[in-house]
Amino acid sequence: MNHGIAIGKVSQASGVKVTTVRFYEQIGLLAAPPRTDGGRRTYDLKDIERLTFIRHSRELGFEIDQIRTLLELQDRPGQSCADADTIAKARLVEVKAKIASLTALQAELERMVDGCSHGRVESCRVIEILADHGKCKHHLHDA
Amino acid sequence: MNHGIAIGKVSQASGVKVTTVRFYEQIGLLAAPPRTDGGRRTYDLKDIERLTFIRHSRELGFEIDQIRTLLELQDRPGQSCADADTIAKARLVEVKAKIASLTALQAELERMVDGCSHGRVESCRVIEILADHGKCKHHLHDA
DNA sequence: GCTTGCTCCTATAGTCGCTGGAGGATGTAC
DNA sequence: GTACATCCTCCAGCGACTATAGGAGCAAGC
Repeated sequence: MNHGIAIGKVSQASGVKVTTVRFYEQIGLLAAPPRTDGGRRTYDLKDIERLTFIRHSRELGFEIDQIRTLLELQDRPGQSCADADTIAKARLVEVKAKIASLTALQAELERMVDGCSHGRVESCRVIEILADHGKCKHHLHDA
Repeated sequence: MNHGIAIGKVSQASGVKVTTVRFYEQIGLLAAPPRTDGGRRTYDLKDIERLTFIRHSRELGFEIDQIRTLLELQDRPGQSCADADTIAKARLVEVKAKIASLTALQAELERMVDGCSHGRVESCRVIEILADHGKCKHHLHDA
């Protein structure tokens, strides 16, 4: 019996799926852990922390490469946190833009749905708006 | 000289990239057009309309399969538009949920960025919040 | 007619961040 | 000892494109 946390426990504790933990190891986001005699991965508490960090970052919409940078920063606490700040700020700008875009989108979808008189397709506002971009007031970016 | 619109022109007119037009043909979203003697695709105005419809639908965040349904509906104008209405309503629900999620995200990112004193990583609010989910007030879903 | 240079063709592989399945080995509880 | 959960590797697939290689077509200028 080896003393180390099995991948399933780590998965449960961190909220990252087992397959995803292995995937993170594969892409070098998480160091390859030691193995049992039988070849099973054994983790420790640090790994759970790291995976929690990754999961939370992913939930905040950071890309893997950005998380890589953030993790490197975390490993070197004496360094300036300017990079972390820059990454977070850039993400904030993205999020604001996306909210604006989705709000415009919401308005257009509401217009479509409200205008639909539940009749035939030939007079359907939904189809009509999709077909004719001229009827669209808002300029939408990637939604 | 054949009379038909070249893929480049269709792309320009519809706002769909040339490679994407070919991709749509490949997945059966757009019918394969006739060709010139030299083997080049020749389109007509209907195709531009269809591609514009597709592009606009994609901008509104509809999935390819949903667009397939919407296009089929458009082709049979006598039919009830209930399906189109259902698809649009479902998308509206998704968009509203996403806006809510992103707004929570925005708040958390602002908290991170505002709290960062631009010092060392060891006292960086950004890193700290990412590391410790307990400091996160909001429960975030997919952002 | 010939060359320049743009547009177009096919086919295939890559992007991102996972997710799922096959087929088998290991560990544990009774 | 045996049933069962968990783990292993490898590889394929998702959605919606995007990019690259290596050509062929075609219009305009000289």
